[in-house]
Amino acid sequence: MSGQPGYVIAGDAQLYLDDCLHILRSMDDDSVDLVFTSPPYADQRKSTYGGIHPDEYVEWFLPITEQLFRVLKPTGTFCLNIKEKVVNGERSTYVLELILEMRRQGWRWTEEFIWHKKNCYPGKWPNRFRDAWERILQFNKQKKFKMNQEEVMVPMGDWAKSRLRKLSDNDRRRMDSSVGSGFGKNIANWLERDKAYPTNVLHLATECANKGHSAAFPRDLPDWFVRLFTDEGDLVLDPFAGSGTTLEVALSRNRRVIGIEINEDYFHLMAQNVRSVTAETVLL
Amino acid sequence: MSGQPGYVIAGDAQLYLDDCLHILRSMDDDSVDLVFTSPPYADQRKSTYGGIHPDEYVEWFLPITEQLFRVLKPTGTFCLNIKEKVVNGERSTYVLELILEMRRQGWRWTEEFIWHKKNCYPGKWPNRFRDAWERILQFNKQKKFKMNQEEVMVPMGDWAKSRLRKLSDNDRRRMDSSVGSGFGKNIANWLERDKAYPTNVLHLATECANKGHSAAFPRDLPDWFVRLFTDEGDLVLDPFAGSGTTLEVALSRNRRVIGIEINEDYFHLMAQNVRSVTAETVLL
DNA sequence: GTTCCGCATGAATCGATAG
DNA sequence: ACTATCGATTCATGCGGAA
Repeated sequence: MSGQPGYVIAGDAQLYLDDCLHILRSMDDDSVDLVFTSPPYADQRKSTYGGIHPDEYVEWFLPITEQLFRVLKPTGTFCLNIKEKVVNGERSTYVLELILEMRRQGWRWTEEFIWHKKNCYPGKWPNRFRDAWERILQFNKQKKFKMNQEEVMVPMGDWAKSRLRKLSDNDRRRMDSSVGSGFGKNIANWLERDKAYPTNVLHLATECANKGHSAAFPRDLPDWFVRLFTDEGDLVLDPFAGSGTTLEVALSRNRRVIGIEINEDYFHLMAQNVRSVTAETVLL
Repeated sequence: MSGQPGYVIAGDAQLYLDDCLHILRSMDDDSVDLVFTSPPYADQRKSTYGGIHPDEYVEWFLPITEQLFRVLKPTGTFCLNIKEKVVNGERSTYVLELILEMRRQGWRWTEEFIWHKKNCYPGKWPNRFRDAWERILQFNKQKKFKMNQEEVMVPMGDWAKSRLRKLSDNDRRRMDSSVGSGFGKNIANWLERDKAYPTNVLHLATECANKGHSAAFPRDLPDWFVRLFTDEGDLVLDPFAGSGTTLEVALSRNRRVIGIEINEDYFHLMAQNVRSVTAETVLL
């Protein structure tokens, strides 16, 4: 049985133990609302399991992004969590090359979010500091896509308190000039506000790796993007599901999920984690 | 006189009113310790003064980076503050292309720092959040370069101390493998410290523009890199000096500076600002 | 002297309108 | 169709005056 493909279908979750390219090719066009994934990072050690050499990374990944493009809905979004490794004292360029090549496939590089990892451990190297950030690249098929900005609003700074008390003359002037007849609407925009829209810099602490499996990203990271880019009932895909954090989070938010993982140990771990958030019984 | 090249030499400052390519070509090889600059960002408007169209940006910049490579000392560093604009709802790719092309010129892309702008420009759009970060790209000629890490250490938060103290054996082992060279054994060294090395994420608010002159970036930004990559007496070059913030900061730190600015108004502003930090009289 | 509060000001981006 | 201009939107910061 070891290493053989398998699958689990339970409730809103489809889990596959297989190479993601194989499963992706069997999926329908325009069927996925959000792809959120953290692919295996490039690795210089050629023989490492799952490690792809930096020089071959783009070549390896492009057939996958091609399939992701096909299965994603026109209004869907592809979020790619990635960071280039240091090779011989220099940042590798495979992420840059990947973005350029993906645009040739038709992807639009809409935005680059920064995940600022606040609590990384101290460390020291002679010619570089600790790496405290990763990229979340946002790709889309169209200029217009689904985005629920209100779902991820953050508490507003202190200045809001005084602002709520009395709008400044300057604000009134700006509102008057904009509306003219019926400015009440604009004032309402401000009066009840205690939250602001976020920026493209995300401050999330890395979660401690406690449960034996290596620390993936914090649950808040996929959660933020799931809320932002999907509605309830939408379909979320993670082609490199690992321990299934993205799937767990998406299921908790009442989204449907498809998870693919090629490593058998991770697959079983993922199935176990997913089972903990699904009401239905999962047959393994 | 308007638009004519000119220059000011006073004390440790050389200021040139000219196209930077022209001045750079007259400079000696291997003479500069640090280049810190924020070139004009790409601009879609074709006829705007100083604006370079995104499609022509790389082509325009490469001859300049070629000269910077020549005049930089082998142990020197080139810090480039840049951020791609949104064009037609999509991030432009000229920064990515620039990095790839500069590597062909011989540059090593050592690191990418993130400048997190806490107070970024406000606004709301249907498909995008506010842009709150810029890149500080670090380029070098060699694998080994001058870096004074101790100059930029930051106070260690209490969380760090308590966290280090609580490290389990398992955590120490993991840190050893990730950090390398038996870090876990030296935990005691860290516990005694009250300062930590920074990360590659810089948190700085843009300085407010209230009193007439507004700086594009906060003084702390060039100050951080000047302290990190140069010693006293070293030579700092800014080929797009603008209002001269980088030069001012470097002079205050007792570095020598060369500033080049093509715009006459900015040149005079720069000369004025530089004069305020130099003991010697500046003749204009 | 502190603290509080009003205020202008941004390395922005989108959509509509006009040439 | 393609490009230039304009108005609307939004919020953290430091200064200066008021309490």
